[in-house]
Amino acid sequence: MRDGALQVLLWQRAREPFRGAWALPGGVLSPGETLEESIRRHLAAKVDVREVSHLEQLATYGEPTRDPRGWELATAYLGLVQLGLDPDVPADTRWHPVDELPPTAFDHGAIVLAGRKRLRGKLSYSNAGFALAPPTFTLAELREVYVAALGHDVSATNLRRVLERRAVIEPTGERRPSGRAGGRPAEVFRFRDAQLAITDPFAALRPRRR
Amino acid sequence: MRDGALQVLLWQRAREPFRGAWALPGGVLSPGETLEESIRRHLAAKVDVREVSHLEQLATYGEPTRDPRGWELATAYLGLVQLGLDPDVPADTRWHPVDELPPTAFDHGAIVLAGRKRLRGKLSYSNAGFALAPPTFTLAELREVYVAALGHDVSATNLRRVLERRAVIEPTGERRPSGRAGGRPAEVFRFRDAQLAITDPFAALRPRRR
DNA sequence: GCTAGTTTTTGACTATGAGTCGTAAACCCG
DNA sequence: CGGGTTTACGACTCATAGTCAAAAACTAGC
Repeated sequence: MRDGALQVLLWQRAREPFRGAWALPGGVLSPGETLEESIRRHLAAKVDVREVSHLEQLATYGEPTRDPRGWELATAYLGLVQLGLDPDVPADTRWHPVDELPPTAFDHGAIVLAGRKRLRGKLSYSNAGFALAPPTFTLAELREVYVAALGHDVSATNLRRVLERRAVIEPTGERRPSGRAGGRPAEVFRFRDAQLAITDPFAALRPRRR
Repeated sequence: MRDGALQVLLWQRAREPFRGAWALPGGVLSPGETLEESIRRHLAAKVDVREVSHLEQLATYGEPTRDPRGWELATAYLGLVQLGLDPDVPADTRWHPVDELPPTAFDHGAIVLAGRKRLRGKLSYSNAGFALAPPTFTLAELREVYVAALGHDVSATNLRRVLERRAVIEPTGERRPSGRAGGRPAEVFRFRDAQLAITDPFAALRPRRR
């Protein structure tokens, strides 16, 4: 989350193929390594991995033509960084709004869109917001996160009621004066869990009484 | 769907490692092959692939210890076969209820459970039922499919209203005398789409009016 | 042909979650 | 101390889902 938009960290290729195009961080698997270990290792070269609050496997891409140099498989992961963190990144990397991607290398454009889709789904039926929002936040701030990630307007009233009813967020008891000009100070909230948890949003045909 | 239970096709290993244990159909990727092409090719050795009504990627497993012979990655797919089809299968393969798995080879037990989980989710927020139910069916039949796949009771009244409201199923106009003893003949339904479609079940914070 | 039994369909009712809107509360600033 | 601003809260409405019971439509037996 940067400048009110969902952004993705890409680095610009200096060599062919796709010289000048932007690619996702990643690299080849080392022998004996878990997929997740490998992702974290390659990510560590670009950004402080401790700042990645959530990491989950997205999909494996195996089109024989996806790399012009030859046949290569890639397993993509979705990693999330909380709003407010500003990790140091190397000179050849930049954050790009997911909705305005520059020319991308390989099939990385499609992968980014798949990540956005996954994120949008999870925001609706899980507490995935914890991985995007700062540790504590006001409802107005959380609303901005949801607006940027979901791509449509979100009512703060509704957001509060829904997330509080599902026991996803809770008030900390603190208050924080509103940012710009005056106004009633906002309540400060936090997410209850710092781990992904499905909220079982709708019972979906499950009988209510036993 | 067999005998009122969700079942999975496994074959019994004749050689070490895991001799005698049951494994998912599959095999190694051939050069130049798409992942899905490869899955279909290996599947074709066990079952008529045309009878697989839906196929989707599940996840990639890369634990270095998952195969005692050495380091090997596996990308698992979830494939569904409609109720009523009874494909010929080789002598060393058998259908097993997903809830009572025999000893499994490698991490295939975990993969099967992941597939069941994925299926249960999709049944709730998509028209995935088309891939399990026969082309036309009565509500009582569809209910049995959902009961077996979801693992809990489902009200036929509710199922009809929910799926009709979401425009997932529609009546064909036909009627079919009920199976066993008398009773009012049941209406015959079909799924509207034969392709997976998300039904966007709950608006999830999306404003209603524009 | 009538009646009892079965199965499916239908509608009324209720519960719950979600969206809208207006108003009250709590602050800043001049 | 009043105007402007932001947040919080409550009342209302709407949509979807679950429960229940009664009606409908058939078979089978007498």
